Amino acid sequence: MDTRKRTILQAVTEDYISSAEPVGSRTLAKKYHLGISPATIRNEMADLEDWGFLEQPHTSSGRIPSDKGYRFYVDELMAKVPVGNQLLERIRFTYQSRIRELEWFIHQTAKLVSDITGYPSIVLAPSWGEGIFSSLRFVGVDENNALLIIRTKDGFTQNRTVSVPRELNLVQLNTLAQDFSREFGGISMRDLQDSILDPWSTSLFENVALRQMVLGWLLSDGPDDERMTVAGPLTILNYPEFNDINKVRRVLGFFEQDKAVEQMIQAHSAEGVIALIGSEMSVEDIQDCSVVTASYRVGSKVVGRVMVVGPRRMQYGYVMTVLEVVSDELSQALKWA
Amino acid sequence: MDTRKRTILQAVTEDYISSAEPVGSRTLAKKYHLGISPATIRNEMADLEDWGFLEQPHTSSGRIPSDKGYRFYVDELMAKVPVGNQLLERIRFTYQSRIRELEWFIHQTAKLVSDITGYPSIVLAPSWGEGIFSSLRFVGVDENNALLIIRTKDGFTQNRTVSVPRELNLVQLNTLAQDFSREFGGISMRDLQDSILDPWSTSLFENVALRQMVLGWLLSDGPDDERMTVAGPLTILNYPEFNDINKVRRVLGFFEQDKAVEQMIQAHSAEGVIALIGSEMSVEDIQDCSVVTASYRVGSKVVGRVMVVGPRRMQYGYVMTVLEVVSDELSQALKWA
DNA sequence: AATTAGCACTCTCGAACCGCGAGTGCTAAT
DNA sequence: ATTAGCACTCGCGGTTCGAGAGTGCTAATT
Repeated sequence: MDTRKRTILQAVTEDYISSAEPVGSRTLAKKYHLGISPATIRNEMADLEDWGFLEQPHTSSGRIPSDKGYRFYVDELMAKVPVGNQLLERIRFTYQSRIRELEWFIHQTAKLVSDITGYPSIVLAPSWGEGIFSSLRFVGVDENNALLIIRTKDGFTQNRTVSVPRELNLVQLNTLAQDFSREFGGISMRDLQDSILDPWSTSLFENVALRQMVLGWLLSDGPDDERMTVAGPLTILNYPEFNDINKVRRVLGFFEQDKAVEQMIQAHSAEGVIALIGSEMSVEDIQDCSVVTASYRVGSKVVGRVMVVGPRRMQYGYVMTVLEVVSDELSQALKWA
Repeated sequence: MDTRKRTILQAVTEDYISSAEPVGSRTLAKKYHLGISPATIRNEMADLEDWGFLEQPHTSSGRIPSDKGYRFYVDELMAKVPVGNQLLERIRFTYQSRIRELEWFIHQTAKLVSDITGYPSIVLAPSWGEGIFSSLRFVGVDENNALLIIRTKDGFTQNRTVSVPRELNLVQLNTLAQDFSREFGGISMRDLQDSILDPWSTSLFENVALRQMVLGWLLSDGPDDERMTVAGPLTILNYPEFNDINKVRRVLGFFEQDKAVEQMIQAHSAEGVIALIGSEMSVEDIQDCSVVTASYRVGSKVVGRVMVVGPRRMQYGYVMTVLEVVSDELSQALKWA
């Protein structure tokens, strides 16, 4: 692929990204003063189409990039747009908060990203199930209820209000909790259920009813509920390719299916910022979309991802640098854990 | 309005509700064997139109009910559909949970209602700001963070993780919390800020920095955040009147604007189950919709509402009885508070 | 040999047109 | 008071048509 073809492919891609209209040879020659005539451009474009980088929506319309074209653009042609100072300020400011709750960070990040990119954004929180159980603790709230505080090795906590039978007093409960923490500390939350149920594992629960109760408390609500936040889903409606009600249904439906999102993201879990273009994704509901995702860390461990979903003609350069910065800042902010 | 007109209005309304197509005189005579000819029906319908109960989308199409027509239908004609035993079982079962968290109930209720009605549903939780402050308490989590437990008179709690400067130890903090609870107990959460800031109110906070910090903890996150849950927003796409992308945008946009929803609901806050039809609502974004809402209680006090949003041709009878049952059961389940 | 001008051709899109069918309102008969 | 009959209206789907944008090919030009 020679320089001229690269230039043309780049021009077509960028023009289509900003206009959403198929690009013709004349427009290209005029707008991007390439120093060659429309006829030459036509020939080059015909080649690019033969090679699979461009497509024609129908005979004798302009060209648009194929998925392969976008891929080449992202990998080789695209100029990364640096994040401006003002924006950088804003991002940093967002994380200057007194609140130290994971959920808060997740929500804020999703909102922030959707807001500054103009696309829907999803943030995946660390999987609770993969966390390593560390300790357990009860705090009395009133005669019937107690607050159960579960803690993982990473320093994350979950609080749950549970109703406690009157015949159990708090001191007993917390003694139990200490034994429990000693016994099961180091096991992942996901495996906790099996360990508790295994009759050989421990004599802690001679009282079967009690075992049931604790198990109920620990697993209630499903461990991976609330793992995901979507912000700005409706921004997708601003893009003309989603004027079709059925496409809208598919994409917005995807946002509601936590499992689908998780599955999609697990299939592409490389560290850092990556772009996924249309058919490169396995999930059918979003084949009209592209996705840019970035991993973030707690300590040195990758625990979650920030992602942006947009039309295939996404502003890749801008979105990718934004996500790079945001995921870095988020990782910084989560160092406390 | 004589019996025959009532019968006709009812038939038109019910036919339109189930078919979404304007109803003509011939169809009406055939389907509902009223014992009168299409011509007579036409005359009656012309009257009903003159009086404002029916409308014609365009000259010489069938009739559809106007807002006034729906109103009359709901108030006078509609047969309330009793909730079947199976459904009742399901509703009751939903609330048989060990989990005692308000938020959980709110979410479950929204999901449940949307699921059994097939329309989007919104649940408004009790306003935190209107709750009466009762007590405050700190529980240490690690060296840098503490869990702040705020409690209202109604028995609701909010937990927040806050970062505590190392120089404050927990014992000090909890002494402070006790003084604080004694001093400000009985004041609504909304007024708490002013009371703390009023320099005459108390000598508790001679340390200005500390006052700032506590204030920040108490008010962080905005007290009325997370007050609202939407379930099944996309079910609205199943109704043909929302084939238009702009209508979809307006309605789904409404769901995202917590303030708009709250404002709308505060304008119609009567106790019990009520229906609001199209133009009866002040909010412009949902004038293509109808809303059925029901209040629920904690103790004897109305604290929140369950609502269903659908097309104007909603299944009023069914939805209203469902909401009646659900809001009752929810109130029952919240008796613990 | 590469580039370009010229030209015939293709295809979409919007506007105009048309006939069908569903439904009405009015009049006259029952 | 009701109904049969009939002329009339209007939306909808299909067709036609011309304009416009863009192409591919060929022949001329550099």
